Amino acid sequence: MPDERLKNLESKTRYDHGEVEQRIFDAWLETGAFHPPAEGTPEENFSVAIPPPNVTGALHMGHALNGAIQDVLVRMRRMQGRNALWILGTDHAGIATQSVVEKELRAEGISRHDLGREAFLERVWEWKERYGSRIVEQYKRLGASCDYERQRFTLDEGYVRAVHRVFVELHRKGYIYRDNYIVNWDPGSRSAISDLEVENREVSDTLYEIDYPLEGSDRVLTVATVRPETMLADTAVAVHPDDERYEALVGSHCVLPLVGRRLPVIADEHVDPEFGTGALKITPGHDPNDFDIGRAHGLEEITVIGEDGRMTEAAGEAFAGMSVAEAQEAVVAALRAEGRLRDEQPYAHSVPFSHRSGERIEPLISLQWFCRMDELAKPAIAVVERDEVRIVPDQWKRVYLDWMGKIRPWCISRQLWWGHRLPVWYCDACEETYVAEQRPQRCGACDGELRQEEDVLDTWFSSAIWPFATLGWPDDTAELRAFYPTDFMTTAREILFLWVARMIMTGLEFAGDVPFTDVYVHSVIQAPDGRRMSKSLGTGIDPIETIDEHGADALRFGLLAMSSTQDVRYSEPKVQQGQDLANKMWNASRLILLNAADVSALARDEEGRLVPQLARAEDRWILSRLQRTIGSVSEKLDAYDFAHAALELYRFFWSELCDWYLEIVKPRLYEGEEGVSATLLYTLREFLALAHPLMPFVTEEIYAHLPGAEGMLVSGPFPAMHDALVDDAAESEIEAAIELTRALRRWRDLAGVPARIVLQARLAGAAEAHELVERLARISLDGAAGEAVATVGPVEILESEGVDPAQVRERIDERRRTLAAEVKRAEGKLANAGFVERAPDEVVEAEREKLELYLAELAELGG
RNA sequence: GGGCGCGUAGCUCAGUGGGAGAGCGCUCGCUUCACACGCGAGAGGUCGCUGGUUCGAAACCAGCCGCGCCCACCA
Repeated sequence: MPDERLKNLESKTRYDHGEVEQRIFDAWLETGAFHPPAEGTPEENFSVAIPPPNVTGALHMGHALNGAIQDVLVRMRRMQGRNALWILGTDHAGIATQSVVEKELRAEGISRHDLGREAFLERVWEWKERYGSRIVEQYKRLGASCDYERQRFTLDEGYVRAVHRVFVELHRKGYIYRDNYIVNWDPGSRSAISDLEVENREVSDTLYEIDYPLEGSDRVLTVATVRPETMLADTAVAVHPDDERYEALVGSHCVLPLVGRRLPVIADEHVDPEFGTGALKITPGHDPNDFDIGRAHGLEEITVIGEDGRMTEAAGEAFAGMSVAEAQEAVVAALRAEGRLRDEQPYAHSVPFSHRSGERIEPLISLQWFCRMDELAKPAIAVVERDEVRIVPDQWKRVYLDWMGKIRPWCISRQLWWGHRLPVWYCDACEETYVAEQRPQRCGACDGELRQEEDVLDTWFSSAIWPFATLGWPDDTAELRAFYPTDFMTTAREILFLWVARMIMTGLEFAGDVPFTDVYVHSVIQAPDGRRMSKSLGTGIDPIETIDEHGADALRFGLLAMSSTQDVRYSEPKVQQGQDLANKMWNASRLILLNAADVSALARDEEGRLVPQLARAEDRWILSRLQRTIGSVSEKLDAYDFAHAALELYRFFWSELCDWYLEIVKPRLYEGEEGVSATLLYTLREFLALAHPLMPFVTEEIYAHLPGAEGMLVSGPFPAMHDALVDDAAESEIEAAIELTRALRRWRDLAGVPARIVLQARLAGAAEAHELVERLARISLDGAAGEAVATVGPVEILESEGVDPAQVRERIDERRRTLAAEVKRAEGKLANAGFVERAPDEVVEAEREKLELYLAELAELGG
């Protein structure tokens, strides 16, 4: 008899995710399961640090997949009894956040400079307090089992201390230094950016050839350039040392048109004699390549383009104040007027753009802070080589190692206001520089006033210490002792260098161990048409809308099922498949729960689970299939193969449990048989627990309706495979019955037998579990005498109502043709001496058996 | 320029040496007392092309064609 708790199941034929999810999530929070105590050792515990989303951000499909993957693992380990911590927090995201607030200001008609630094930062903090938690709320919608009570922010008080400690230590060790160096200048954000924030795009430019007259001669040296405006800052012309055409000219000078400066002709290996004229104009102030050549040859560094992207005074009266584009036009016109322009032709090449602002990078020499990476990289290379940090799939291991092997200094200063201001102070009186965790009172040398560095750190500098800074480093905290190193990190490949590599370096340097032991590189979810999913392209799909429509479980299932290590196109049908599965689980559970007999008197194991009953072959079969599913899903999750784990759960539940087992046992269930009730409830409970990490809401909701259910699924236990329940004999028996049922159904359908008709037939040979075949194929095996019109396996079908002899003949002929083809194929194979001699015995034997079966069936059909 | 990856059913993708698979879509039949977000049955593929290795190749090797991504200082 259904008790009160089950009443509401009777009429609800749809699983209503909207009604369930918020309620279940609140119940989880209340259990405290997401907030583990800082006890035990990192080996016993399981911890994951979330890739901290930007405070400006809203959840996108990348977050949703990334979050679903982490949540699956964290939930599974938690259910397996590990003390599991999923560290949550947000990133201050320097440029992104500053831009949002500046945009707000612009709408009010003011700039950040009108406000001043202090007032502006107050505005940003206000903004952060108001909107910064939006993405965290969205992670809750996804069902993410993060520790919401231990949230960190990369600019919170303790985190700032950690950043300062790291900066000061790296400086003390000589890795951090200040230098005038060519940087990627982003005129959009008016800041330097790192190499990794630059993206190259293919651009159509014009390649100009310009004649530089040689001093004391009427000959010219022709150089090729796509940026004629930078010639104003040329300080040399270079040729290849082995280039015979120019051998004699090395050491002489030419005269820079428009400017008149004497330029030495130098020899350098970087010049490609094949390109253009083989002579390269050298502009150390505005080209990274030329900068290196310039430093190698001790050339003068002239700057003609300012940080605002306009020509400076040094460009000369004629050009000062122009934009770069205007200057290019003007320079070309002037050269043409002087007859120095030899040639111009269209030229396609790749050009750096700012990943932040989208503007074309202007290489400039600028006084910036850098961090030398080569020493830090060494141990970070070693731990990956030794698989102390495993990168999955392992093709990324090589990509990582290649990049780390040629790592270059990192420009860490940014000309922004929002971020970690460098812990550096200057004394203007005596030019002393102080690098310290705390602001020194006064200059130690001259007692002068100190002025703090204006620049802030690259956002990734603070992200780089995320796994240990979030646990309270540099203090020796209980969290750090219990949860560091973490176990798992997952990202799309785009931040492998930007973030993952840097965490490994700082983890080893400061926390004394790797930050995590496994890195899993997951899919990039593309738009359905294969383009990038992005708001600006209009190709974005909002996960929150998808959750509203299909449910969080459906989205999680869909993303996990479509994901792999390749890029994949977003496929809404996969999400629908997840929703369908949730609904199927709901309805199958209704069937079971509303019809199960009272099992309160039956035996339970020490964890409160019903002991399954092995009464019949089908019971042993489903329990055996369940064990194999538990084994295979666990194995796949352990190997981060989420797509196959999801599809395996789907297949077991839908095909084996619903399509076959439930249909087979319905009569026993309706009769109120205790044994089958116990087996069903056991199987359902185990399945719900197995599926819970992937589809937490629907499984938890159903679990609450299970008779005798205690606690919540979220707290486990996670099913383990019981070898004792694996039963090969039961599996082959039921599978044979299933195959026979399907063959009979196929025959019926093709022979045009209406669904209503119960076919009369008799058993000619042995058939396992033939009662279930009778019912599921709508056939009666009681028929005694009479002419058989057809044979399907061991079943002889008799003439009965609805059997159309013509269609039957057609069906038999078709089957005969299929069999004949198979016989021919098998005989051909077995006639091949090479096959029989060289193929493994079991393969040959299997082929022989198949041939015998075909021949036997063919004989039954009358040749 | 270097590297990585992809090309399998109409669509999105599994399958990595022994008879081509899933979901969706399509066709036919079912108002079967859990579910029409359902049930049963079916159609549909020279596995990009060419050669090679092998008794046997969608899978392994080579070349070619097409597509994508990452890295890179040839102006």
